[in-house]
Amino acid sequence: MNPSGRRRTTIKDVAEAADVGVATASRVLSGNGSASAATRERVLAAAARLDYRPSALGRNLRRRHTGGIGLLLPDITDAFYSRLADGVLACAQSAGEPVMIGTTGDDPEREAELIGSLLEQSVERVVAVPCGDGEMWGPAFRAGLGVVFVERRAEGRDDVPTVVADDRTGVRVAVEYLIGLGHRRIAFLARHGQSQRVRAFRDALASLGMRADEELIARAHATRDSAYAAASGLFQHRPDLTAVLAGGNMLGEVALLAARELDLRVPRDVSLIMFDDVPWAELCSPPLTVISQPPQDMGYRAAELVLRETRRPRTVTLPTELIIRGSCAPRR
Amino acid sequence: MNPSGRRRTTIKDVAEAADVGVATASRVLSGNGSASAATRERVLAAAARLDYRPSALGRNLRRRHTGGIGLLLPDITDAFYSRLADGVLACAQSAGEPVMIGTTGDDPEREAELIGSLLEQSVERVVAVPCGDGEMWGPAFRAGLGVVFVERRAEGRDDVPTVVADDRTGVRVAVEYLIGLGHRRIAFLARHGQSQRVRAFRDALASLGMRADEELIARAHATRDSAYAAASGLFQHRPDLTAVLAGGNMLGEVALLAARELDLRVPRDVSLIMFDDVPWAELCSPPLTVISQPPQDMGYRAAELVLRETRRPRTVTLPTELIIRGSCAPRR
DNA sequence: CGCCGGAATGGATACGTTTTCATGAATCTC
DNA sequence: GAGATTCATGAAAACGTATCCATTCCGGCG
Repeated sequence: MNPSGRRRTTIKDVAEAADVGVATASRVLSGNGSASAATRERVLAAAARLDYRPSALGRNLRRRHTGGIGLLLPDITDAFYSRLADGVLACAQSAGEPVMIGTTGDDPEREAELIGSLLEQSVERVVAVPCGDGEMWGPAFRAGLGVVFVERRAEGRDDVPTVVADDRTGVRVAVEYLIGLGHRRIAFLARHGQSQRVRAFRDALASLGMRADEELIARAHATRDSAYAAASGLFQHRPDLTAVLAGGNMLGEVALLAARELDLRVPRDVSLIMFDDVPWAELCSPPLTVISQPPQDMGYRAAELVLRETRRPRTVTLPTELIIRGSCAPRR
Repeated sequence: MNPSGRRRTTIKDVAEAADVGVATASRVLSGNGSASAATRERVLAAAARLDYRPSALGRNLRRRHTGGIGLLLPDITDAFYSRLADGVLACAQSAGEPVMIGTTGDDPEREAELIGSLLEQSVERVVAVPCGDGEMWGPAFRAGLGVVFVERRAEGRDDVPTVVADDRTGVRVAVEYLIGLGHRRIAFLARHGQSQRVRAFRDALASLGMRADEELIARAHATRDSAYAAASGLFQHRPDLTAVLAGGNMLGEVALLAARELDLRVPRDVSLIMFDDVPWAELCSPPLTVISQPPQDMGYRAAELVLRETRRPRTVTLPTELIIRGSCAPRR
């Protein structure tokens, strides 16, 4: 009667009501093992009648692991990651699996804590955007955790299934586009953890016979403030730059903001390309030219991978696309 | 040796290593009960030496509920909800509590499923943006679940602690502002579940001696497509409207998009105010006048409330603010 | 007819923890 | 100094499930 005092109906109650042993009840309810049609009927009827819901607690303890999947992201506030999360959730929910989420803020320490928490919960499957060096993941692998990385790979963990966008090509196409417009001093505004993109940036320039100016490569932490400072510093220290490639939507946002603050006009004074096609990209002034990645697909595929437990496909690479709008102009 | 084959160290191992009973080990490790300084020392040393991590599985089963908190949102992709989630995560993580997340898409059926899933997991605390009528939550309350609603309340569940923004005042201030600019035919673009705001809209008009034109109130589902259709339909059916109040950032986005598509200029042809101060609001053209709500605070407070388990403060109302930028102009 | 194999079934156990309870020792009170 | 109270301690039970194993039953085959 007491709202919280009523014991929940257990499989034992069902077994009694159906006049069978708990073992039999368990077998028919969990679908394993054999049972005669008649008893199956009785058990199911009893379960329905008593409104029985199996307790994940007992099952988890027995199986010695929690179902569901863990999800580790740098920042749920970032449009890219929130859409990534949406993809993971779509897959997980259609499989009936719960999702435990945590945000690392790109801080290896927080990441380690969250991994510890997942281990404590005996979660057995994780999709994560890794931020630490591969070391943090040692305990996870030793514990037999199934993990899939997404968006980037952890240093020194090449054997882990990973879903990434082909940002290498994305960067190259963008750089070629800017070069084609006559730009020579192109800056790259990166977040920590985007070393892959920075490398691609250098390589793209190199393959066109140019050398990257290291001073034009700015790195920011995961926070908006840090990103703004990096963007603003870039514009102030190097007023000679004519184009900026922003490694993510938040970086593009602050670059636009900083440019405006310094009375630099886009694209007249400086051209801008940013990663991620966000809905507001075509609403802002000017409409932004972007390198689009498919975040929801990435999340969905990663979740699929981790649920299938198939170790086969080591790395899935999804295409990027340069969407040309109005934020780039020929160098004047 | 086998990576996944090593049994994890249990409290029993610790007890043996420290030469005490498991009960004593449990007491010192969980901090309950008393133990002599000497044994406490021994147990802690043994635990550290064996790298012992208590299994949440055993504890959960014993306690008959899972720790952590459940989080139910309509759409993690929406900037407002993702920031809300961020607030919840901030609070939960600082309390060391895991978070299980699910998205309802504002579909009562999905909501019911997710509630069921949470019950199956024996989660005991959930913060949710309710979308169904209060009925869906019956099983949850009967099971003794601690729930806090956020952003809106469920019909017929006034006794549930709730964290909301003072959108009533927000709407009133916005309407007064528009009226002050000379606008008379003001449309409201709402999502399902925003009946509170629609009501506030009617009331605000009424208190100024005007009657709301029901045809100017458009309702959309949670998807972007539905929202776009609603916005576009509004503009096409009622070309006489001169101002639009959008009930959320996604609605504002599609309103801007639809207006542009129909060659309506903002704010020359139509003024626009939208709920939620998103970072791109000042980047777009024109910079958007918005009613800002504090999503992260809302999430944080809700998480706090559900963790404290204090039933006292029934409803927390956080302030809204009208931030005037450039998307409203006097009626011509 | 007797034996064997497979299917159906239920008892018992284990998963890892917390908590209750009983026990014995030590300290306190008058 | 005797009784009462506190304290530290460990054995055992419980949480709800899945599975191992032994038992029973039945039909088929030699």
